[in-house]
Amino acid sequence: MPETEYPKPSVTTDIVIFTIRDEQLQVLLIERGMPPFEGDWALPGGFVDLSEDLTTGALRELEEETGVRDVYLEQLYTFGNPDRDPRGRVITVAFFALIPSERIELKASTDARDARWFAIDNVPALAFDHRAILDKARARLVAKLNYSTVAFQLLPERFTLSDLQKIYETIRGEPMDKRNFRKWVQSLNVVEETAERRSAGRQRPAMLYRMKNPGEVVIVR
Amino acid sequence: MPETEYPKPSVTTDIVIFTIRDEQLQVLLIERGMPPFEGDWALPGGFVDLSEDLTTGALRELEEETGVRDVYLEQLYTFGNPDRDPRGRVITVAFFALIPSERIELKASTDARDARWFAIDNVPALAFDHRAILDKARARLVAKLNYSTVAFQLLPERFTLSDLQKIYETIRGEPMDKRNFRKWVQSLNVVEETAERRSAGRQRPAMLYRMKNPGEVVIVR
DNA sequence: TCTTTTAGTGTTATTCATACGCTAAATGAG
DNA sequence: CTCATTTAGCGTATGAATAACACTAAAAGA
Repeated sequence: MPETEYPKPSVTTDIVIFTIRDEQLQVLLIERGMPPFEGDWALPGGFVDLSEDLTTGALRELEEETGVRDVYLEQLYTFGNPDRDPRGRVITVAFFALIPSERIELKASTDARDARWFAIDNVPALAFDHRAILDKARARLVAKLNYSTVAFQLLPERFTLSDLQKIYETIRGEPMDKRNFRKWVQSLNVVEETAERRSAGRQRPAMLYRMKNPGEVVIVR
Repeated sequence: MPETEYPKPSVTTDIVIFTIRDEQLQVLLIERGMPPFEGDWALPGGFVDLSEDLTTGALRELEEETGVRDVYLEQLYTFGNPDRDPRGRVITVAFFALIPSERIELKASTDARDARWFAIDNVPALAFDHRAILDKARARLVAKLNYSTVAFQLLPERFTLSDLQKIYETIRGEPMDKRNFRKWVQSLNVVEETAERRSAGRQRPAMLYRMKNPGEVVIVR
């Protein structure tokens, strides 16, 4: 049976792009400029190019929307409910991405549509099943905090240990013990001191660190 | 932009079906009856029906191949390398399933093609990128042993704690301490004693247990 | 110089994971 | 019938990882 015997679904990729802004976990949404769900907010995404790997396509979308390259991107889940899209059968391969706060100024530069960051707890109603996708991405992120260094991908190149702790507290929504956190980070052996310190206002300046292997995410425990 | 502007890939589901037979972790493979890769072994799977959810489709495939229903099924990963299929662009949503050893007699009853169980360490060369899919499924299974009760899905309805331990040892490929294992299982609070014991040969009979909630997989630790 | 603010550091208690050896109950052999 | 063999079933002690907890240091601004 040749493949052409089978009707084909459309296939898209959608990306949940997280960052930390204003001490909040935020997500990038696009205002839809056409039906269905015209005027609603949605996750950035698009149809897969037939010559392109899924991950490559997602990276391309990501760069189109945010202007950034070389960010953390992970396949999340594939959503294929037959009536998730009123236009017909559309299967979407969802990804999630983490962008360091420093690199988000370039957002939506190449695209005419309205794109905005929303605090995760203040997201409007979303098109399609994008709320379910977002929820799943958030759950995955929270779960991974416990056993990997993914969250380090939200850091700028130079950072203090307090910066890093604040990221964890922001995503978890609860404070952590400073001494235990610092001991844990040091034990991972993935960051190193730089020669610099950061003076931010009228307080003791903090040591700046950098990652030993910036793109690397390690599984721990 | 209507969806019809975009060329569509074909979409399939493939399933890595695991069981324990002869104290080995085994996987069900199908001999391909047509090109490409005619005569090679491959994972069971098929094109997605446009009216069917991905998981539902995978369950249908699973029942067609093995005759079993109500088994553990989990979406694994979506493979979309543009040249993974010589016929053109075919994206596959891969699943993995766990079937209790007792229920596998019915295998391949409804399908004319040759279907066989292979020990995981004795799998022949596979069609397409199915070797990569299989490897990923196995890695996922091994990882989940540590923090969930998935492996309990390989048990018959009544089982001894030694049966369960043997499953863990078979998948991990290394022995475990009997007392610690039993303490761990008891602490999970997901199994209960039955009134029966099993006498198997010339040794002390073992207490038979059952799961409190047979289909349930809990995340632990 | 004094107040405010964040940075930075060790020790103890608790919890969890690991290591380890003997008795019990059945069967089959002699 | 008793003895040997085989698997079932159980508790404690040690080490490792995690969690709780409070003060001093350095800078800036008043």
